Amino acid sequence: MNRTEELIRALRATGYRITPQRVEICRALAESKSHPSPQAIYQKVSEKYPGISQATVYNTLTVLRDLGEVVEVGLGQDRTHYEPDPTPHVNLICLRCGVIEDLEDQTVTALSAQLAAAQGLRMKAARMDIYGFCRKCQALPLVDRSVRMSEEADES
Amino acid sequence: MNRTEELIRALRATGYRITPQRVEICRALAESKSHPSPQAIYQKVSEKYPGISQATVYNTLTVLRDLGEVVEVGLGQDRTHYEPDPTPHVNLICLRCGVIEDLEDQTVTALSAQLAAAQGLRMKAARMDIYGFCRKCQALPLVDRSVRMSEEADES
DNA sequence: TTGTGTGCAAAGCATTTGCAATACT
DNA sequence: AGTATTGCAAATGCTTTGCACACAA
Repeated sequence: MNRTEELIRALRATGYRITPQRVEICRALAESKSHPSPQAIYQKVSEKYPGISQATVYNTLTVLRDLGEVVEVGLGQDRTHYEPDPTPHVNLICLRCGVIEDLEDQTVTALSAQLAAAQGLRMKAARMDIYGFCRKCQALPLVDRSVRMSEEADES
Repeated sequence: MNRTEELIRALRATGYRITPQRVEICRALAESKSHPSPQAIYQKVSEKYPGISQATVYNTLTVLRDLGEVVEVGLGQDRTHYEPDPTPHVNLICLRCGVIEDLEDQTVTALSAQLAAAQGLRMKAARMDIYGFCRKCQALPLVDRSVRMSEEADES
């Protein structure tokens, strides 16, 4: 079973109706390789389903978030993003240029499961965010305001 | 040296001017026990410094964020919040009721330092977020939409 | 003295909401 | 058939911006 079907199944299992819009939104999430914003999802879904409204996108994202299928994250800048992959992993985030590096790490996976269990939390997702300055940005003077955050480059 | 002074020092060290407004904002951050929103900071500072503008609060928070002294986080719902404490720690977040439980954990501290070093990232802060359903919310039917997120209860 | 920082008020936008029409189940 | 969901458009607020004045260095 692929991720798209998993998401749809999660909706059905909790009594939510399966509409073509929701299917497309789930597909867009499942196919995304990074951390799409609601706007990005809206654009992607619009291709296959023109006329969909932003409200529907927001609505579905909220539902999926409440179910714990996707996680809403603020990655240190600009807008809301959604993490479509609940697998525990590490984000290394540069506070200067905004570059995000994804990492898999077995220790994080094990540790999150262990901590959640210890507190009686039924874990749906986990992430570890490490903020700092990447190699490139360490070389720049801190007062230099000319360096600006890189723009959104998301999508599937 | 307390946290307030640390923040002020960080500003001075990078050539930013020390204004009474900024001092109060630093103090509000340092005294905060949780994850204050810009609005919460604004309100707190307003007590000691009536007439301060929101623009100033946002401006200073942005500066501190760019310096890596505070971290902007989206904890799964509502608005932007700032983490004034860069010490690596764990947030256990209930997707249902929004309750956030803070945890110290030595493994997380060590692991974050190790991963950052391995990638050449000069770490300023780190956190591990674990999302799931808390004991209380596990008992409730998932489709029950009557449960709403708890409201902001931040402050010093 | 110089240029950064502030306050004010308007602008910009992401997100939410109300309601009638639509379409899952 | 009954009700959740959709689309539309207006409303809501958070956040940003432009500009003239104030003040830290």
